[in-house]
Amino acid sequence: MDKKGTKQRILDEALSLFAVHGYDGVTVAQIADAVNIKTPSLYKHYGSKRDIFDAILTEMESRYKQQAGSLQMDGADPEKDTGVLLNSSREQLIDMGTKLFLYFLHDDVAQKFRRMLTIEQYKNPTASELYVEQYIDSPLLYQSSIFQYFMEQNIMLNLDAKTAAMHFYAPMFLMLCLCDSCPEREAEALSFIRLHISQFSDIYLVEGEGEEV
Amino acid sequence: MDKKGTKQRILDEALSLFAVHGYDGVTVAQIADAVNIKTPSLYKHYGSKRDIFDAILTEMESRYKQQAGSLQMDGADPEKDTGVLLNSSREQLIDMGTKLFLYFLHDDVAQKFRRMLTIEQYKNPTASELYVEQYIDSPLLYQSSIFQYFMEQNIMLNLDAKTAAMHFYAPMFLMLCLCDSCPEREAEALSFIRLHISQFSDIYLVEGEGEEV
DNA sequence: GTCTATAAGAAGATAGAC
DNA sequence: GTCTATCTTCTTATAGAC
Repeated sequence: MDKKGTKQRILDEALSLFAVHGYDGVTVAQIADAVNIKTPSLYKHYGSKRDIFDAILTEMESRYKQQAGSLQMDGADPEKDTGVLLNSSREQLIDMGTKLFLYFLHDDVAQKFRRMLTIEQYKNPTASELYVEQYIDSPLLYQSSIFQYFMEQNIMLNLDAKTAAMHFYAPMFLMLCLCDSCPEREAEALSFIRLHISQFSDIYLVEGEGEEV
Repeated sequence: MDKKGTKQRILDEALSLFAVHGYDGVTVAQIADAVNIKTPSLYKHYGSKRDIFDAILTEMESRYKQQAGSLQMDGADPEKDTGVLLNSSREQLIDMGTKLFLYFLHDDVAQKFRRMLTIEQYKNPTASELYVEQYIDSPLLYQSSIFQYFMEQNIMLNLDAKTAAMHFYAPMFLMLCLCDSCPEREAEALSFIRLHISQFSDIYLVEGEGEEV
């Protein structure tokens, strides 16, 4: 049951606490409590409270880079990702967007980390960098590459791809902020997301697009 | 120079500090320092640290409700506001959006308050309510009403108004989050906003719209 | 209303036994 | 690696002089 190792459990529980109360709002004793050890024991695993925070940043950053290539955006190889969508239509765009949104929303660790970065960004330059990269720049770059490709393939109207990416992603970001603040409004947010992607498709997709290529 | 009154200056300086470090990251002594008084003097004006925080919430909430009717969205009387835009065209939509964005971004107190709410929202129900209302629900409702009206007047394509509102507002919100985290990227954000509104107009505005009504 | 002095408790961190 | 005990400093808040 506790086979995860105390050192990792400290990071997990600390993240859970930081994600709500922020770094300054959490005491070392609270973290230790959550792990079911006493405060001094915790110092056998990490040299200081700040070390725990830094370890979370480091762990989450490498986790992000790992998964960037899979489900997620990294702006590295958009054409590979678009391949999956090549024989796609409006329905699949809706599916892609919804899945992206739900991943962002429901991955427990990802959500906690996003909340923590949200809280810490203004006082911590590293948190700010990670926040902007992971939740703004990368998604826009990724979507932009996909849409650029769609436009070249005449699947989408030939407009500015980065702006289209913003039109596609920004509403998801907004609804994500809503859900992070009001989890009870998730159903409502999801329904807006579906409406959004549907209307986005109506607007941006070339009529009669099909299975070309 | 200090004719603002110590009581108000305490609120101002406290907000400046809370907006970066959060409630738990600021000490009463830091607030007192910023006001150039000693800690015990501060307690002659407010009974506790929490009282200062609550006073900020109360003050900003009433300030918000005041100005809601003027430049800003409140969802109360959209038709009155749209009146200003009635003889408007694409250029004026760009102007309206840019001004809205710049107001949000450059009002010093508004920005600090937004940052503070961003930090405090996950642990403080009141902060969460204010955050969601002021930066998500109200803007969407307001824009939605305007666009509903535009659609009825055949100025805009007859699509879902609330989704259109999301397409219009969400990119502003996203760029606002970017600027709050990275103020040095403001010029970039503003240029995206202009591109966004321009492309939004291309998409949503009925061609040859004019001065009807 | 502002100050000096100080109380009372919390918080980060260490010592050393087991 | 975990514990009890403890140290030191920080933090909120109060007492009381001016």
